[in-house]
Amino acid sequence: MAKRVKPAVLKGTRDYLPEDAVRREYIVEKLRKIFRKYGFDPLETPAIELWDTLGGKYGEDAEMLIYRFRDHGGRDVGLRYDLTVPLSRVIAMNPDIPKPFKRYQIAPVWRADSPQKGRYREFYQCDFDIVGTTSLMADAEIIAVVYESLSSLGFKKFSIKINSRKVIRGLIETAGIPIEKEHETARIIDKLDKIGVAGVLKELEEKGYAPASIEKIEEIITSQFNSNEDALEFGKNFFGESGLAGISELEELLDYLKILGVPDTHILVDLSLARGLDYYTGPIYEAVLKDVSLPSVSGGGRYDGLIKIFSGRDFPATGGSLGLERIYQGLLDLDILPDVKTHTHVLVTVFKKDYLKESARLARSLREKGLNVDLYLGKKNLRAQLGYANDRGIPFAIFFGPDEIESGEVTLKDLKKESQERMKIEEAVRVIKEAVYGN
RNA sequence: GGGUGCGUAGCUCAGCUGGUUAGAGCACCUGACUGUGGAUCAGGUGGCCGCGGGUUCGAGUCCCGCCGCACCCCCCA
Repeated sequence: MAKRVKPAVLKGTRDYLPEDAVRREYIVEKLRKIFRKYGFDPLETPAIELWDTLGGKYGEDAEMLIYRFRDHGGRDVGLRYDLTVPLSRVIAMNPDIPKPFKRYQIAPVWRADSPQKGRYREFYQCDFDIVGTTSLMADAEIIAVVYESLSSLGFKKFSIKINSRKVIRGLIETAGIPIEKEHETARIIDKLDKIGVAGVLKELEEKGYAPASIEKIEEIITSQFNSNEDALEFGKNFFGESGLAGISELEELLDYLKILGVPDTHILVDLSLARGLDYYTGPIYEAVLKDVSLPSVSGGGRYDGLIKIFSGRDFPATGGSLGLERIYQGLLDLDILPDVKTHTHVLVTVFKKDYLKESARLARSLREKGLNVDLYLGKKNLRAQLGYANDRGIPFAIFFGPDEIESGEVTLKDLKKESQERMKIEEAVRVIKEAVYGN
């Protein structure tokens, strides 16, 4: 006798039961459509990579979160931490692929950090990147994809914060802060929304920043901007040379975003936005939803130096990623998830045990006509069969008893409208299709 | 790594100031109901009360430790 095993999943991972999985698929299908609409094609890569591929790309903090182990042959390997580094490896291994190269990849990644709301050890990234061009129009397209994705899923209030790594560089140069403190400085300033001006200044003091540096930073975080243009204007008078390069990048980017139809209301120039990963070099962005308590649902930016590590050749690149779980959670919290629980269109009921074959023939013919059909396989009466359809959220049920068989018709019941009607099979198919696919 | 909270049936939970054989709803199984919605009725399966120790005549209940989970900080999708 086998000992009973306590059923459990690893911390930070979860099962998605059909009700959830159906809605996750709904989100993924929407995103896929948009990626394709912008000219991206799919790419698939292994979940496991050699350690040499993963190591040394993300920065010290992030690298500690990579799942790393030895395989049965003693090879040093790890689970992918994101989809950007594997893409970079693919480009290096296939340098002749036509460029600019646009690809999307919707796949799980793994991070060994501590889970909480909207944060898992295994989660799906919906990643889209453009390799082989320095054009800022590419960055603009990435952001346009983010905007269109969130909008089409039904989010109304969100903002896409944009900045450039060059602006961050300019900030620390202007404030006379050593370059190795670039990340730390950006991170502290980034907390402005949470801890306020006083909080930021206090933390800078505690970390031992020079008074002159703190003064410079105070100048930027106390400035109120009424528009993105204001922010850029401020930047022009504030930053040194490399900061100015970043400012002009942002100007060009804003211009392109207008052309691509991304409304200014959803774009926020945030001169303190930093982003954690080491590989970013130019414009960076992060998208946050309003009215919900969730971390950012999307992030990305330009990483012109990353592919060179693998190939020795320069390949400029930019891209972004949407977090499936966080998008799902956001839709859930805002209560704007579509009301679907199943892909099944119709339940073919079984009038009586003797009628199973008749119902099965009907199910087959409905399936051939393109419907998703569940033939009732239990042994309960009609009442219970309707209860089953109801529980599963199947929108239609068909009755196929002696009366219908005799007249060559079916009785179609609309579970939502609570109405039913006798009709020809073809008519039933038409009614169901109209209801589930729209006009 | 730091902080807060919670662990009782498959799920959601009740169990008052420690006191008999451990409770409900849902789910599941059996039966009744033979053309219509989350049913009703009758019965049933199912619990090392997270684990270990302590206090006590007596612990699901009080104390300590451990483990697990959720959330927050940090960081991130």
